[in-house]
Amino acid sequence: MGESLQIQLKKGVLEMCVLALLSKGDNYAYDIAILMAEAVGMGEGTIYPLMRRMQNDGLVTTYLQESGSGPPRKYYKITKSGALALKTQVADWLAFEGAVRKILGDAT
Amino acid sequence: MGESLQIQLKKGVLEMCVLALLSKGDNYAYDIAILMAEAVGMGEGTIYPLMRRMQNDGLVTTYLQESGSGPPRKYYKITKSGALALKTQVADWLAFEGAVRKILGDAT
DNA sequence: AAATAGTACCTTGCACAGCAAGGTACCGTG
DNA sequence: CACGGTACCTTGCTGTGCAAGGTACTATTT
Repeated sequence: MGESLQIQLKKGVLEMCVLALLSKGDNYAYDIAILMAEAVGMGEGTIYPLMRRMQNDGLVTTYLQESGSGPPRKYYKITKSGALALKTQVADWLAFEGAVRKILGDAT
Repeated sequence: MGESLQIQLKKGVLEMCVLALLSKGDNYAYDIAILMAEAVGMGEGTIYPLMRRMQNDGLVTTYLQESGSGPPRKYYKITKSGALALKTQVADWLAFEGAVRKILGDAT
């Protein structure tokens, strides 16, 4: 993937992606980070501040669970407020994506 | 449009959009700002630093032209390097968009 | 002629989020 | 018992969009 574009363009979409992942089932930060790294090149250092922010905003709750292979995992569970936020964000994303496509036009 | 999402998610895509606009014809910052404000909600304060950056990076060149209705306009013209950058950025954008869509899945 | 509104340029200070790099600690395997 | 993998986390940096403000030219209104 590209560099300067990707670095910037990812910003802000990550929360939506994490919410989408969590809407399919609880998960812990380290695993989310791996999934997101594959998909959109997110760095691990990004996930922990993001998850805390989301928790502070009431979008997710957490619970600990033993893993048997390393330290206990802190699982994140999406809240109703989080699910609602996801809905809004997806709508916004689609609108934005559409606007960009319109601008790009035949450059696509 | 949404708030916290939009604010962040715009980042980095603006350059690509401006390049795409310029690839259809020279234009000046104020008009670009208006177009981009309509399309993706970009503020005017964003365009001038962006255009300077792009000029410094050799993506665009400028020339002045009288307008008859206000101060002279500084037109921006996309360079070959700019056109190339646009191509790369569009490819990156499409890849990113696809990755996001995959993550969103049925949430769409 | 003076005030207003629109065009068009630009700058400054701020806030925020991703990143790289580093650090801690637990576990199983060699 | 050292090593590599898992899993947590923090710190400092950088870049970029934004809001707010500022300048100056032109045309319109009063």
